[in-house]
Amino acid sequence: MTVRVRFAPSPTGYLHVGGGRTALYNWLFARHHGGAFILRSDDTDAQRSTDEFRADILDSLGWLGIDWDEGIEVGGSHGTYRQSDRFDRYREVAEGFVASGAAYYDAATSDDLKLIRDQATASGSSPVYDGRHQLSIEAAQHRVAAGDPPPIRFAVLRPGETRFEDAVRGEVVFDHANVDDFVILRSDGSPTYHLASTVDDVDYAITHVIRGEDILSSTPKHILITEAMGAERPTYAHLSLLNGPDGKKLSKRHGDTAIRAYRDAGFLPPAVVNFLAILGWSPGDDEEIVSLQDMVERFELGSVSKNPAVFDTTKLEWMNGVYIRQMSPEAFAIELGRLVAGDLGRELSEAETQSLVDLAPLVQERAKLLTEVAPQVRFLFVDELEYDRASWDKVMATPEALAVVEGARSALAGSEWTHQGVEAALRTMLDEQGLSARKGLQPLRVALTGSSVSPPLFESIVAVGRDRALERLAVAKKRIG
RNA sequence: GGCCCCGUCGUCUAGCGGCCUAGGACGCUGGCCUCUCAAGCCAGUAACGCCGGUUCAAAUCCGGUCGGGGCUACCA
Repeated sequence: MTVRVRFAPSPTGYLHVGGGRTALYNWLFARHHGGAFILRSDDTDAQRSTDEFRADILDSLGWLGIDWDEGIEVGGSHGTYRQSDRFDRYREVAEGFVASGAAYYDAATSDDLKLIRDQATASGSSPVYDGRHQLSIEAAQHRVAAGDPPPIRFAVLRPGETRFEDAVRGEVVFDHANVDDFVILRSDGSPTYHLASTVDDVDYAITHVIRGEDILSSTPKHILITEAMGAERPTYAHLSLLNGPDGKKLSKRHGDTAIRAYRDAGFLPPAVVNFLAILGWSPGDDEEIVSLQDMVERFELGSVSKNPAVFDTTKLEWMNGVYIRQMSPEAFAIELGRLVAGDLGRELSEAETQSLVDLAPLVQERAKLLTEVAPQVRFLFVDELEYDRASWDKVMATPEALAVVEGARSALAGSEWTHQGVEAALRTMLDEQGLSARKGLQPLRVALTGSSVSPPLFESIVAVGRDRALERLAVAKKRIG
């Protein structure tokens, strides 16, 4: 039997990191087994589903590099893969259940339900609706004719129990005394999640349902529906949820949870993928930087951890730096050029591009985020330098600042304009003044780049060019004096 | 309240009864390198929630307890 898994987000929000991880694990599982990964849109909630979210989910998956073999956009042999297009099918199944006695039309009002809940709470038992207000077919037809159609509920057999072997959690048992007769078709004729999702899993021949732990308690309902359809149940695997640093369920409160926020913040897709993969799954050895190919080879549901993970981006930032350093110098230079152009709001000239390419490797080995990189080389492309206030105050107030800036002007005026030439000229000047490089170079760094933190100085000076370098030293001297 | 899941360093995890004086990674601290910041290298810091039981032996098995999370909708 070939493996078929699906990721079935509902477009009621941006694709968040938890959803991204679920998608990734499904994808990894499918690729590992040479099976099919299917992308479905669980959009039965017409009120909250939007096109913006539909687009974001597609964009974010694409950005992560997760592709799918069947599903929305790419098609396949199961229709549109959008639940909103399959309401007739769900109704057909629900009505079939009524005919076979597996489900019934129900007349319970919200007051009836509330009473049952209150009584259950008071007596310390489970708040379970048991079908005491179910309608006969005739009575239901009357209500339909009267324009007040009743919902259809699934009749859970009690006493009874549903047990299954969860691929990550092991055996899980639910006593039917705690599973109530749930609505499968709403009074407006639309299916609930339980029905639509399960019917799709059966119709699309899904073999493994890998999803968040938040649906673990709904699983008996899904198994019951599956069996009522006369189908074989899939293997279920419930992934633990992601928590915020305070241990509570991850939410907006904890900062960015949308995948797109990480793209915007300057993270690389492979870094995010690697981080998400490691968050709750262990590749088996002590190495945490894992290539996609290795992930596919080693991924198993058995090595997915059961306990919830805190989504802490500290390690992600480190990992992103690793991936940035892993880029080829050429690829990084191109990316840097793009970022700088965006930062400046204009295209770069050929000469500018060349100086950027020269400096790019030095920026690359320092970067953690793509977004921090353009500001670091901005000094190369502006006519007038903006000085970082704290840097200036700290460095230019020192006694050696003025002397060094002046000394550098004459030293650089006659030096050979290469890294070695500039370095030799400045070191000689420093020697003459009896200053260490450590102290003597900082004023020059601020004078030439505007900040006490910059790419290595000699290379930066060369990239700035002699005329501008001398001009900046003159400006700095004036400012000091 | 009821049901279900989970509980190893601050964080992510390895560990499947003896190899555990509990390993790795990130972070943090210190050092080396050094023109700043990074990177790199080296060292250090720090955990089996608690109580019982089983066993010659328990982080590993069992029970309880405490703690956290999820579900408890005609949301998904």
